Amino acid sequence: MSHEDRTASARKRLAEYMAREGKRNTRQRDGIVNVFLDTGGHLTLNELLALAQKKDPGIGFATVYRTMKMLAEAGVADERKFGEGQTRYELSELGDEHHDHLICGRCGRIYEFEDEQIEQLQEAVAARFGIRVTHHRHEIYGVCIPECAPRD
Amino acid sequence: MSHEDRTASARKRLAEYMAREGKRNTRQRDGIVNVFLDTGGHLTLNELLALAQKKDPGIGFATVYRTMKMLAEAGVADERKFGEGQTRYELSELGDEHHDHLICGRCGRIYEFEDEQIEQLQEAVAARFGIRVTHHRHEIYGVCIPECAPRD
DNA sequence: ATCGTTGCAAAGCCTTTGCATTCAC
DNA sequence: GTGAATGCAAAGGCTTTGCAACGAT
Repeated sequence: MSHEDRTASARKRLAEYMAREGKRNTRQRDGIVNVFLDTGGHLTLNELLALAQKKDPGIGFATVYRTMKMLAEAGVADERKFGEGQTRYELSELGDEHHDHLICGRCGRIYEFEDEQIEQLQEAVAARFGIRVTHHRHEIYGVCIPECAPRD
Repeated sequence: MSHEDRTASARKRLAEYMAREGKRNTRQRDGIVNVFLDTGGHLTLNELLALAQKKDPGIGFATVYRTMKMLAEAGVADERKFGEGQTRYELSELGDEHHDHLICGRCGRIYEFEDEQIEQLQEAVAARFGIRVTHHRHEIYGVCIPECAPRD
């Protein structure tokens, strides 16, 4: 599924949610949603704020905060914590899509991966413990060899 | 490796570290270390504080904080963040040991698992992306079937 | 006109640190 | 006695919220 398809789908879902909940369209929300959908991934609130302010300097932190909470509530954004203490937001997974992350500790780049075999093995592990899986988090930390560790 | 072996090994490593670094033995440290080694796992600073204060009411939060930082520095404790905003401490993995976690969202129990196949698949994923792995985090969230979801 | 939204500033939480006092060696 | 350790309270980060002013419908 292309990025355009995903954002179109996200916009649709968001519009439905907002209509259903009586949420209003505002200049600030539009700006924040556009920034989020354009970049689409792994940004912190402050990063989103900085980008949104480039186009609309009047936007405040609390609005970004509340807008992203609304997107999460609408099922359009997912909150992720990678263990640096800040929450990052990424485009929500749709339907049965799912991915996990590879993170370069040197440059901070975040890559996404999917691995069906790992997913299945996880289920098997949980079954051994008698646990019904709701969700999981799998992050692989390392160093980008070509960019960040060319001569290590 | 039994829990007794692991704590004995941890005490030895800690003693060496403290001797090397000129750290002093105090009543408070002893109490905190004992609490940590006895329970051995996944406690927050406030939980450790509460347990330590049962035996020694004079202990303060900052001492627990600094003691656990020292244990981490000594390689005896690992800091883990499970995404609820608090840091938890567990007995450090020794040598090539490694485990990940299953977490019950209902009762909060934390189980440990090891799966060599998953480890290998992770390496393969990272190799596809050209990343040299330093460490990873793999948490499976769910519900304990026997205890927490007997009739769901 | 109504009620949701915004922006600021204040409050919460958890973590970290400065400092005077206390204690291990 | 000297320098490390303690405990308190204050300061830092990030997140969350109260509230008066504003704006969408």
